[in-house]
Amino acid sequence: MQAAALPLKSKHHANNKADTAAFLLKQQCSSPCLPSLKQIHAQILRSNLHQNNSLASTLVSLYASLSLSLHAFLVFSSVPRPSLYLYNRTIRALSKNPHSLLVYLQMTRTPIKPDNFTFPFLLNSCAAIPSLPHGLEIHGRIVKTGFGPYLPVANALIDMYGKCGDLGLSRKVFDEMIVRDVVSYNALLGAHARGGEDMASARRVFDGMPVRNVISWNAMVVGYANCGDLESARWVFEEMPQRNVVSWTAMIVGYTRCGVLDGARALFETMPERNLVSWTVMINGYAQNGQPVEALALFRRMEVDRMKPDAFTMTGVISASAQLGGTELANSISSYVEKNGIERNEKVLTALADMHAKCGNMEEACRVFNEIPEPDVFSYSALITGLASHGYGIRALEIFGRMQAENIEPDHITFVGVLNACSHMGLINDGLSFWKSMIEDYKIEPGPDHYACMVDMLGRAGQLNEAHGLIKSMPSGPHCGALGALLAACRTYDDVEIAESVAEQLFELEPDNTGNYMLLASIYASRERWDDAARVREVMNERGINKLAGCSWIEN
DNA sequence: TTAGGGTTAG
Repeated sequence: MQAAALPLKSKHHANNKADTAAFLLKQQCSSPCLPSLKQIHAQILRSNLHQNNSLASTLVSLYASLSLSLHAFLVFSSVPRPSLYLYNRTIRALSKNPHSLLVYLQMTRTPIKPDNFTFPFLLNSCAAIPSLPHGLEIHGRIVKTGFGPYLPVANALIDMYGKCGDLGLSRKVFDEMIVRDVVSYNALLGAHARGGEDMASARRVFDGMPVRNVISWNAMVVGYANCGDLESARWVFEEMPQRNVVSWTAMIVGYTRCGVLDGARALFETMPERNLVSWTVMINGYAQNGQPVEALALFRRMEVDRMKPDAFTMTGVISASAQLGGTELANSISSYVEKNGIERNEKVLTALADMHAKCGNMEEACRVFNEIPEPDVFSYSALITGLASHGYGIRALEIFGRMQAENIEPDHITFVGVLNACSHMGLINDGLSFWKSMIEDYKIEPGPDHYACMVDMLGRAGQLNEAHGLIKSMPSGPHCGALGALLAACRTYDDVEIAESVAEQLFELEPDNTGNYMLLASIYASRERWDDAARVREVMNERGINKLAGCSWIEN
């Protein structure tokens, strides 16, 4: 921190400003810290040294190490004639996203030729997108330039093909290598294990390895966890000679994906060291499994452990807050994101829009949504479902139209919002035509939520028989949501016959839901069938359900 | 003259 405050005339007898800046930057390398880095950067700009290739290269690396790839790119852009070294550092800084390919493209328009350091990072970009065509293109350049035999280049090729889903080419590169090391084997193993579909092949690679390291074992844990075979994953985890924080975290991810939160938590509490990823997977595991209270409790505990959340962590935290609802919580999480400089990437913004929408703050939801440069199906769906469920049906359908104009394909969640909008506005014909389009144009199999929307829509319009018919046609059998909507409609339109049949099914599916009993009783009561109404209450008493228990959630 | 490649967890 002190280094940046030093004047550029430093005490180590630097003979010019460039040397001093280089010295200060080198001090930063051991533990980069943004505020002092920015100060040094500012001094470099003031001394007009920003065109210096060597200084720019170090700056690029430092910004990259703080995950600030945009800053890194801006430094690169200010150098008029970048050296090969600067190109390579910049390509590396951007290797987690597609932009490094653009930097490479720019380089090919200069006399500078790529070297063996250029390609591995470019291949990382292809893998990160992932884009097989780009990968093949880069592979072609590698062959032409003769860097194919370099171990890191070949290893990166194996990895790239694996991540782009072409196991055949991944294997081919591996087979054609004359010399292989443990990284080559791990890359091939990762290619087979990552998906988890073909653990038999992964196992063959693993068994055939001349040397294994902790990464090889971790890849097996990941593979078994990804195919839902927790037992084998745990077996490998127990068998491995050494474990690191990645091994523990991968095992936790396996448990959370299978919904075994207790197992995940037990590992989390016993692991020897925790890093940001471990905290994040545990928090997101709770959030994704509908346990928002646990997620937020853990998030608060992070602060005590002085662990700073990042964008990944916050998407889980925001989604937990969305599940809990409540404007106050939503606002406090929202300002936390702002105050702590959490990167407002697409996932964070989508989660924020969804949270505000679920809390009914549509103004804020729309404001955040407009911040998203290229909204995808998830961002659109969050906004559409939010608008629809808070009575802004017209707006919801408008946004749906915009989404279609943008050629973004709707998914099953989008249609829940669209159908819900139609249902709330009583737009039966539109609802029916969206339903048809969903099934025929988009090949989306309607799920329980879609049926519930349609039943609700038909029920509100008094088409109780059609609604009842729709429920009977559900391939997965009747569902509480749809049945509940129909029962409510029976109350409105006073249809005892359908109500009785629907209620009977509902009592079986959710025997503890007081609302259903009360609804049926009130339908009887409206017909002055007091005896039947009393009978329903008796059933409630027999089953030990009382009105208060069913209503207690209101107080929370 | 000097700097930098690849594999495992969100």
